[in-house]
Amino acid sequence: MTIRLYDSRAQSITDFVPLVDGEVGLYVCGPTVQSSPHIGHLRSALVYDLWRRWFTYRGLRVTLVRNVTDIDDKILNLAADTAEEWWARAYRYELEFTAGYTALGILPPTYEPRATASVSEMQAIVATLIERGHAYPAPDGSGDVYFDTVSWPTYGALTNQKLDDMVSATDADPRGKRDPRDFALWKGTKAGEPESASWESPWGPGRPGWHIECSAMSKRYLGAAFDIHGGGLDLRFPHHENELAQSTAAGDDFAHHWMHNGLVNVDGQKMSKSLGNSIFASEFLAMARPIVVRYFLAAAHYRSTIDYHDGALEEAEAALDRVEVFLGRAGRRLAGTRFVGVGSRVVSDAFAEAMDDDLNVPQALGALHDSVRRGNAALDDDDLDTAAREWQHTRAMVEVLGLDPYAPEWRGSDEGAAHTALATLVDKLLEARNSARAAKDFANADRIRADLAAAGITIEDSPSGSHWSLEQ
RNA sequence: GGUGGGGUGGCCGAGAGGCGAGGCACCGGCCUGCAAAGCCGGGCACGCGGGUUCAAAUCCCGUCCCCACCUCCA
Repeated sequence: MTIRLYDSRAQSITDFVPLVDGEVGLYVCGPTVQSSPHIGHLRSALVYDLWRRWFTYRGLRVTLVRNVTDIDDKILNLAADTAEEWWARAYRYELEFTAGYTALGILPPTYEPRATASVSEMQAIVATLIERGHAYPAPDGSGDVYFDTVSWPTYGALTNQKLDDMVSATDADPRGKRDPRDFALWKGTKAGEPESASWESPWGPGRPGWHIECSAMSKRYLGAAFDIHGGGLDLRFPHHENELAQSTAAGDDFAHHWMHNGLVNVDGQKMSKSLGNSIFASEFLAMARPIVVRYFLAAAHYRSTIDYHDGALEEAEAALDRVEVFLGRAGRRLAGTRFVGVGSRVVSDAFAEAMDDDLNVPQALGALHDSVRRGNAALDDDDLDTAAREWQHTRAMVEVLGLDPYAPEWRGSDEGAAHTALATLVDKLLEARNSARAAKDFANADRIRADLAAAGITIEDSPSGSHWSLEQ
């Protein structure tokens, strides 16, 4: 088995060969914690969670590093307008991101470094770049240090752009730049900026530029050469291009593969503050059960754009329900039989093949639903041997996708005293209904079913008894 | 202007030369006292115009349209 992935620098699918046999080092650009997370942020984190889970299922030891950018112009500016300290603001939003990830069943990364904790590592890279002639302190006394793009012949390699074709930023402040395309590695502290956001450096007090942090943190935790660098498609340029330039110009191998996840649109449009169409994580998670939200965000291929529109979550809910109903049905039927030990808890071959092929989750979901259908058909035929095999496959698949409805992270209101009380009452009503049915008193039997339905409880009759479930 | 990604049945969404992935919705049938759930079957999809081929949604040429990035952004 070989896992294949689309390398966005090579612009082609390649076999993934780890630098160290049996291990994967994966660095992912996390958010700038300046405001509340939206569904795009959730999607991005989810994509790498799925990669990580699949690598792990395939026996690789994954080191996943996802940074938190907790120092940046935006954070400083936004905090300056309020009484809140910039670091308090950053941390407050960091907690919101964590809450969103947790709610979606996204596993914590191996480590989640904050930019502010690696300033000296950043300075070391800046110093190397100056030494090698690829960076220069601005001559205007600002304390800024810029990367010299013209000095680096392969600048533009990641996004396949030529320096000459680039439209130079119209709103960029040229300050002490030699060339408008040069970017800041270090920003000198300006008047009025908080002292807490200022670090001593050989070039004067200041703070890091945006791109340098990822070069420093990936090196610190994964090494000068590591397997995969991931992030949102919108980060390819300039962020990742700049990271690549500064790390390689400083003499590091840097990432061997680049991976970019697609963005999330709303009704065909990019989410943006001016349009006011952003869907925030907290709102989105309130629109459906979190596991349904996860299914929705995971169901499209990780490289394609997801377009959220009304009804999308309902569709995801229906699709996931089908899987859940099978798991419940099969579990009840197989319990206590000798078939419960039949088969092994591994994914189906079709599923594995799809996942190996650049994490083709949509196709893998096709395989999942195939197992569900075959399992249901076997249960209809009372072929418990086949049913048990498909049940095990389904459990394994749902588990790698982080969509196991019985996993602890999705457990919520269906436990506790209230649920026990409800179960007792419903069971009593079902008993009454079944005696009515036995006596062919269908009027009463149907009235009980209607009463339960009005309370949001659905009844399913089967040869082995009646099962009830709460509409979610 | 430059660099990428797209246009697939009512909807979502894979596939990338040859049996119509899968899901949702809909229609028929089986099952059921009736339902629900499930199963079986159904609608003959690939932006458009050419071409290559025994065979094209998939390859080639042309053409139209959409989106993203080049400025902070997952």
